[in-house]
Amino acid sequence: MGNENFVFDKYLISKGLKLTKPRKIILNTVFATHEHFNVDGLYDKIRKKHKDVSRATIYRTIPLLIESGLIKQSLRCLAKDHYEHTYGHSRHLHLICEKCGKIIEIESKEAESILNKLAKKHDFKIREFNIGAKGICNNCKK
Amino acid sequence: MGNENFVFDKYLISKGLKLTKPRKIILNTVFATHEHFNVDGLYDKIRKKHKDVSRATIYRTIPLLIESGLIKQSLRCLAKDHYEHTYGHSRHLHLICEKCGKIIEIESKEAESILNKLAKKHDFKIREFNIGAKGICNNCKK
DNA sequence: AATGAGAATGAGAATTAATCTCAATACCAA
DNA sequence: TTGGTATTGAGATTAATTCTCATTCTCATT
Repeated sequence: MGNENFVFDKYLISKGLKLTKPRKIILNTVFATHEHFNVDGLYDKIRKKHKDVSRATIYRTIPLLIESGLIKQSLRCLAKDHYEHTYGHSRHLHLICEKCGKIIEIESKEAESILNKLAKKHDFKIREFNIGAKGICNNCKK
Repeated sequence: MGNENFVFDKYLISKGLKLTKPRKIILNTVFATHEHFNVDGLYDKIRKKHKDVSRATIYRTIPLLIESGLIKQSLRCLAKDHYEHTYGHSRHLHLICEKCGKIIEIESKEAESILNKLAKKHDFKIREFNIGAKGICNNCKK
């Protein structure tokens, strides 16, 4: 396990908030794998072990995780908000298969550097990148 | 006015569908300006002139406009699906201000060509690009 | 002009992700 | 232990989008 706990705790303390049991469970489940996630999937995963964490708390915790810099919003998929790790992950792009839902992550900072350059020209302060494409993956093409 | 009508009609006919009055109104309102739009705004705009076009029909027509290649889904903004013209527009990126909602469009094919290259490597067929960033525009920074 | 079959419509109900409310509980410093 | 916050779960609420269905349109064919 990385030290997401430390990062998160530090952030919470700085805001006068507390690293409670439900928040710990959510945090650890989010970082149990490196995959993208949405609230529904996360909820199911959590409920297998912990019957006492509610959807509401998950929804309330996600903005805190984002604020603390641990995760960020990713491209929407199947009408649901998606999230991905930022902590411990280098920047990447996504190819999202609209058939099977697979998300291909590709390490590349090129596109971001283009956007950074353009943002500078327009005096625009970027908070979050959205770079990717949707289509059909090689498996689903057959 | 461009010949979106022709393009749309051709598409509809190819599918055994008809270019009806509501569809014509929706099409023409969408292409009355070059701006991005969402269903709510489009509905208001249409209803100023035509009291007899329902939200349902707008929601039903948008997929047809997308299928026909006239528009595409754009980055979501303020929890609403957004759309943009593709017909008669060269490819561009977006900088979306999270404060005032302004959308800065920037002509650039660079980022797309990067994604195209990567997609090719992964044998992935791109249907739609999502390239942009969210943050704060120069006006709102003050 | 009349007809008939399928497409299209408006209105409102239904769905669903996300947010909010509120009473009850947990946390922690004193 | 106490008191003051922060936090929680449950369920109600909101709001965008989709669906249902009875009615209306469209248009090729009479």
